[in-house]
Amino acid sequence: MDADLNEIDTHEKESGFVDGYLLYLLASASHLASGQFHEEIRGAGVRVPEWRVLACLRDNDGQMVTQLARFALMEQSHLTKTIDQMTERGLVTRRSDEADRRRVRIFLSEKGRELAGQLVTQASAHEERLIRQLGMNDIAQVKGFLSRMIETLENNE
Amino acid sequence: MDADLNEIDTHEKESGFVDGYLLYLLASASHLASGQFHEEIRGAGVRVPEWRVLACLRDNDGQMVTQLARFALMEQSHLTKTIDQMTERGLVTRRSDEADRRRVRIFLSEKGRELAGQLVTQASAHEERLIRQLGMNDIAQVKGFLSRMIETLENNE
DNA sequence: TTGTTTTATATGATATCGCATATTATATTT
DNA sequence: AAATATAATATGCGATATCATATAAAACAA
Repeated sequence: MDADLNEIDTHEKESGFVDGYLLYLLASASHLASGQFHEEIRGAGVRVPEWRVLACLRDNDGQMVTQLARFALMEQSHLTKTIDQMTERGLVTRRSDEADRRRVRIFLSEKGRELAGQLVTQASAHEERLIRQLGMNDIAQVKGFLSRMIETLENNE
Repeated sequence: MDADLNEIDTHEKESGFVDGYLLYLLASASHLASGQFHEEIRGAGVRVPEWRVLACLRDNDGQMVTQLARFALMEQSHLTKTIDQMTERGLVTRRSDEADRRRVRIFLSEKGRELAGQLVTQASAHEERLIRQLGMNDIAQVKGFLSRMIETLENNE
């Protein structure tokens, strides 16, 4: 077991719970990998929630707030505030839905669309580097697993 | 493409960027899956960062702050404050390292260890349910991928 | 030793986040 | 139609998270 207790401290690995725990592995992998890219976008003056909003809108413009919040992995009230800031910066615009005026739909401005495009390009490049760095060839398989997982969890709750 | 424009809105899927983007898949899967369990622990009056600290200490008691922060996926200054609260609640104790008195080592109290044990039991049960719900048999493979990914990212930066 | 640099943690100020609820609009019931 | 219920977004506030830096100890250099 405890190989070498003579060296003072730290880095045991042993039979921990967390390092075999699916949710921890997911959170940890996500945290570390995203961390890399998040530094990159901070460099472009964009915060994580903003990047998520931009990416989601680029895929699907004019989403309503609640829906967009789900996709961008944040709370509705927080998205509302993020949208306020992004509106001030001229990245998005609000437009209330004609058919149901409770709904507010969010659209990319020209400026926002350009920025989103740039960031997506950077993200793609980063993803490519990352996958190469990981030296993994079963990426498609993993992505498939994650997609199915997401789909299941979205529908079952 | 746009099957049926007669139905008012939403749920397009199409050729989005994000739903094939590794970092988004990871973040999303983590968010959704962890969300389930996080509700559970909130019910036990425990917050997410606290749960992480408890689990990490249970695996490896007496870690120093900086190290623990990395494992618990949070910032050092935030961990310091979390430790303050957990100390007040009698879940952990600080003890400064004899050999190097800059270092502060965090230990579970009896109460903390019990709580950690309970939560780990709950987490295991939840994980089992989750994996069954997902109907996945290649879990081991996915865990392997994630572990390798984490290891790579931890070492390469 | 003394001065300088590096490392580990804590602190204070600020921004973000999330909960509860207010507001406004639509649906439903009577 | 009026009353009630439900839905979508916004708002206020308290908690949390983060940044920059302070404090303190150790390592290193002179």
